[in-house]
Amino acid sequence: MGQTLDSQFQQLCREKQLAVTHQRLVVYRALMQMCDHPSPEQIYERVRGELPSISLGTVYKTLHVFLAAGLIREVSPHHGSLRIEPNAEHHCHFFCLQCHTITDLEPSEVDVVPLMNSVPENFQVDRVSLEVRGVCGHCSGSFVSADA
Amino acid sequence: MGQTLDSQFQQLCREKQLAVTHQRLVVYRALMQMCDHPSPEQIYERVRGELPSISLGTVYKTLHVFLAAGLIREVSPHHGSLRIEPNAEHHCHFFCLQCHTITDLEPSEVDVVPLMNSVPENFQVDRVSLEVRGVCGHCSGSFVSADA
DNA sequence: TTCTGAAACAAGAACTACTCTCGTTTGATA
DNA sequence: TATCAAACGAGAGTAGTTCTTGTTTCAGAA
Ligand SMILES: [Mn+2]
Ligand SMILES: [Mn+2]
Ligand SMILES: [Zn+2]
Ligand SMILES: [Zn+2]
Repeated sequence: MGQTLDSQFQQLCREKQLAVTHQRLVVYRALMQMCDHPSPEQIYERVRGELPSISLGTVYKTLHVFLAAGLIREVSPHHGSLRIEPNAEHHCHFFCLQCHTITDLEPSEVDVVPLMNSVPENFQVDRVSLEVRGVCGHCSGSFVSADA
Repeated sequence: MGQTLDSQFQQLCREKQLAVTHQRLVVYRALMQMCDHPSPEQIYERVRGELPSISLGTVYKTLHVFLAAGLIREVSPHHGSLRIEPNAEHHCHFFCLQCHTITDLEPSEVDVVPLMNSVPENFQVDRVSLEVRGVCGHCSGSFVSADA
């Protein structure tokens, strides 16, 4: 089982042109065995059990390499800082992955009842959040003319 | 204009049982004039133009007071720390506002086409993110029995 | 298999965003 | 106007993350 996971990782590294290092393999194995949504610190703690000499910096760097290669995803938009919404109107947002600006979207009619029904009954819902992530017009180098 | 904003703020403070301090008034005016989604640091910079002696700590504290009172909202969920998603399956998440755990939700059929259509044409969409925020079963003190 | 240069590594300093502590000032109530 | 709890400013402290530097390791060439 561990063998197939290891060879699967080596295959992935060949595809993505990544060097297969011992540290990356151990981090990958740990990630594939963690069933929740771990923080870098939690991954570091787990990996240290198997490889006590690994540094936290290497864990961060490895995670960024894996994210860039698409081996894993991040679940937290991770803007790094609190952002305030002074506008009380109900609206959705577009988050630019490059410049981190947040753009208001025009109101749209999305039926979120199926999503609400997927929440366990003993959970208390505060609100549903719909957002779109991508690259904004400014960062993608294209602009709409004022009358478009 | 400034007068009505000031008296509106005093009204809000009376309703929410908040002391009306000069610092809070200046922060409130700044917020209501900022049309994007400012960070605490940006708010601090702006407010310092009018009130150079204000401290960054006061800006943070004031924002938390305003958030708790519902005068403003925050637009960035989970800006605290990076969280990894090792699970490649498509699914949505529940974010607990108290313990910050992230729970996978059962797949549900939500039609996001109207939301996609609200994105300006020169923006590049990476992905749409649907999530629910609230209090998880553990934090709300209720548990479902195993056979519920 | 051995050699070699580039990439990855560990250690720890540095940095950013945020919170806490404490002595002083201020605003709401009497 | 007097009182005192609440709010403030200054700055130390903390958590999460990135950067720097010298050493080690990996992948391709010999
Ligand atoms: Mn907005
Ligand atoms: Mn998940
Ligand atoms: Zn952008
Ligand atoms: Zn919780």
